[in-house]
Amino acid sequence: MTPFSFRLLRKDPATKARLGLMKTAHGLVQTPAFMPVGTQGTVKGLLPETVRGLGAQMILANTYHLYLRPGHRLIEDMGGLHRFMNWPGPILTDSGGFQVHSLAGLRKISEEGVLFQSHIDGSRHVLTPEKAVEIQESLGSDIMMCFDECTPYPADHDYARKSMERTLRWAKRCRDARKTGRGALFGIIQGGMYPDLREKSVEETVKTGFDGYALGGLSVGETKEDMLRVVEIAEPLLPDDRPRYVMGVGMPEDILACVTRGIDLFDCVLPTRTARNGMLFTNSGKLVIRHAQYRNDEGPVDGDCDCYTCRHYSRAYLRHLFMAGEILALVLNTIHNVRYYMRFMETLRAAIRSGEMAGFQEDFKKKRGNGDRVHDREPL
RNA sequence: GGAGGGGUUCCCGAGUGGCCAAAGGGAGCAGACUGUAAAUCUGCCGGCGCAGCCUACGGAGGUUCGAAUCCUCCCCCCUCCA
Repeated sequence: MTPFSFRLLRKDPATKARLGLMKTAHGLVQTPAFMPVGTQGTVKGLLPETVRGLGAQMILANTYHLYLRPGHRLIEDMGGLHRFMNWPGPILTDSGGFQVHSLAGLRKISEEGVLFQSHIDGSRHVLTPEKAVEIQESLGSDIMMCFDECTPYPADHDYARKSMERTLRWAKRCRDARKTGRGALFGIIQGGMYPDLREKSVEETVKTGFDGYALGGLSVGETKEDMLRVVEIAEPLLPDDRPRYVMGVGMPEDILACVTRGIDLFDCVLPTRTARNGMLFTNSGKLVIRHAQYRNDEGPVDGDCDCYTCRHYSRAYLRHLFMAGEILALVLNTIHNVRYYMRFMETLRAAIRSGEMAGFQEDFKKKRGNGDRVHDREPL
């Protein structure tokens, strides 16, 4: 009854990269795909039609934040999140599991759920698996995420195991809590950096049965090596016919590395947040627009880029706007970065379609120095 | 002409005998950012041969063991009176 399906269209002959098509209640998503993050019901700084125009197929919104403000009931009364925010396309909602991690100082975990103290006004709220599903259904989410605990890093084996097992129990509760059947539901695999825990988490989560599977608890401070190791452990155990989503990843090279390891879906605040902080992605690495060297640079941010910002504005002007604290700087930077990511994903899909993923990977490595197993904090 | 206030490191501005290369802003220069408590956060911000030295608080001189801080003269700015 869920208007959700995933079709695997093609597998790359040389790598594990997959080309797929996801069908949701609000439209199609070609995978591998990257979702810009719109936590509070907006991709910060951009009009929805701009987001769409940049090539975004699906965006991510957040259960915890929208529950606190303005409240999921209000959004439901206003016709659901799609209508409320004027985004007609697919929306995936994160469950609040990440806030268990990012707001660690403001919450308390129990078997029942998580007691949060609002970062907005200090009021207390309990998020349970059932509540998280209820909120997401009420928002009208196309893909809901199970309520989990994004395991901190580092975590010892004992903690990671307990956390993972609890997430497993919560996953079952989430599955059983669905009422409308309109949104798809993805399970989330945890287990820290421990192979045995990750394996168990995948097996049990798959056994529970979801429309798609996500790897959580990554890009929380671990090394790239650890991150990819976890992907390599989990991926072979995941069913071929369901989308695989690595949550919170990441830098373009991380996405590439995950795609060649069989991952279909990504989200990350990096393109939008760093844009607002003055960092721009380019084919030759990162560009910090406030740097003095761009003071009178007439060139575009990235000569290879087809975005509105690169077609119309010089680095000098963008630097000026940023240094002057102008809102337009944030908008233009965000347009560029989101377009950079979207085009990157388009290129990846094209490479898989034509069976040239391996070659693409090589070119990317050459261009970046070492595109795959990069060190931490490598420039792009 | 008279009375008062003031001149501090790129800018604003605190400091009124030693704890002062001098608070705090700003500007500037870098770094970070990975299921967004983020248009945020962090660092640097006189020079050098750098556990020390040199140059610096309008200028010149003086008092003092020691002066951005006290005294004298000079220059400049502001306010009020004539």
